Amino acid sequence: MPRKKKTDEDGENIPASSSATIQLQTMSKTPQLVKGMKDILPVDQELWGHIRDTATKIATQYGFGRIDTPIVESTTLFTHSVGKQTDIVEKEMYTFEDQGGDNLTLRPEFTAGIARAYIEHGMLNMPQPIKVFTIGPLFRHEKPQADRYRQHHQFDCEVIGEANPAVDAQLILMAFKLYKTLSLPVILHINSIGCLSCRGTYREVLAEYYRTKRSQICEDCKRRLLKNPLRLLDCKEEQCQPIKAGAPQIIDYLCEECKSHFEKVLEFLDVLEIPYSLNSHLVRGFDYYTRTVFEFYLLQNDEDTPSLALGGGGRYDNLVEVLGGRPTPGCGFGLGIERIVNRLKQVLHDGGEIALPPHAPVDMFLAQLGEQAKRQAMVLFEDLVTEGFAVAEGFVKDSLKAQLELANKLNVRFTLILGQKELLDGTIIIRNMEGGEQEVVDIKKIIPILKKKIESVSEDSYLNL
RNA sequence: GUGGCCGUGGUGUAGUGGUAACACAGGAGGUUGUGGUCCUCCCAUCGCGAGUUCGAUCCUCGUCGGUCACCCCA
Repeated sequence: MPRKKKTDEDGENIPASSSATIQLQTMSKTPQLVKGMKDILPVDQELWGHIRDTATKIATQYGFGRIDTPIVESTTLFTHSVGKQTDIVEKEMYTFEDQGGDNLTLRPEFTAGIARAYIEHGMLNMPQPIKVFTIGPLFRHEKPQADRYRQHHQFDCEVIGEANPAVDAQLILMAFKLYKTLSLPVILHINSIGCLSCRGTYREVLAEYYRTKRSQICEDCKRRLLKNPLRLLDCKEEQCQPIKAGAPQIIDYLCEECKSHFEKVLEFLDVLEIPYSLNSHLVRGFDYYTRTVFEFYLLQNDEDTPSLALGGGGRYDNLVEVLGGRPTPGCGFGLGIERIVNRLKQVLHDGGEIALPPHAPVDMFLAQLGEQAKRQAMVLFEDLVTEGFAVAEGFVKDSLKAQLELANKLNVRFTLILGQKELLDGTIIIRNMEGGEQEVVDIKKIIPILKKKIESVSEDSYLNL
């Protein structure tokens, strides 16, 4: 294809044409992918589809129905649920004012939108709990790097309207099962951050403890101490580690109900044989979490490089109420699909194998020669497709050579050749691509003949197994 | 948002202060009736902009992008 000549100044200096020809306005800069965004190309769709299918299957098995909420929500939905002090709301939201003056935000997470839908559609009047899942894009304006994008996708499950610890455990089981089905070894990190009252008590104790060590902690932690003491436990600074290690643990400050809830969750996990690691430093970045919080990490065989979480979630017993609904408990998780995709790609890169469902092969190629034959072939192609054959064509090519080349690349078993001569005789050629032998058959009988051929082939391969 | 490293065609790599080599992929063709081999040809002004210079893809700065670490998360 000839390269278009670039015009100066985006074509602004092109003299007005005397004819009525429309002038192309060539862009001086080729548009680029917006920072932090990623195209999901056809080559990757098989992997993506596999993950989506597996996730959907598991969700369905556990009685979850799909929900799709809009990507755009009111900004206040997130500021009130996720919390104004959180990193996400403070600096990572794609927020804008639309033409009508509404303050909107591209969803940075799923739970708030789903809780909104729960309230708005009066789902409290349906049998509780409501169990829903979704898969879709989320937006966070972070500094992009590997495994971290500004638009990423999550598989998300939520159970709203039930406080029983069995829910927490079953959600964790589902996530665990998905990773397991995809052959990704993961370790669960779990903690309980209690309810509003016991967390409040703990926060005081923790802050008190840190205040005595103030001179020894890093600058960030001094800030955290004032703004959000729980985040102190998240610090990875070297100098803070010993202080962190000696810090009071929230487990010891849980109220009776919260403690019992957490114990029951762990008992379920034991019975279900889900490997977990109690992580008293796990807090998570959303304000709405209560009681159970958890994250999944890839189980590394070498040194446990604290990689990025593959997924996470927790309980949010106050969220619905905060958003103006009746007091309603809830629990859920989100798993990053890109992170799963990247792990699986790594497995493939390292020479491993991933059991992808076999993709349907193309059975045959329909080649034509000559204008008349091409017209007839287009009709025949429709018949073949309607009959359910996986058939490819090369109507944009005129030479038989080019078409056979295509057929070869597609790895088809047969190529049907319809030329002028066959058209006149009312026949068609079936070429076996493996050996190259050809037979001329009556075009009227082509469909039953092909059916027989395809059948016998699939029987053969069945026997070979 | 802060700091380090990086930026040559679709991909993976060469290379030099005087306008770029190789492999693969892709396209066209080797006289519109036959594929997987072979042959020929085509496909990059070296991310973008500015500066230094007689002249820069190679030097400097900026910018954009990628990547890694921090932050935090999926």
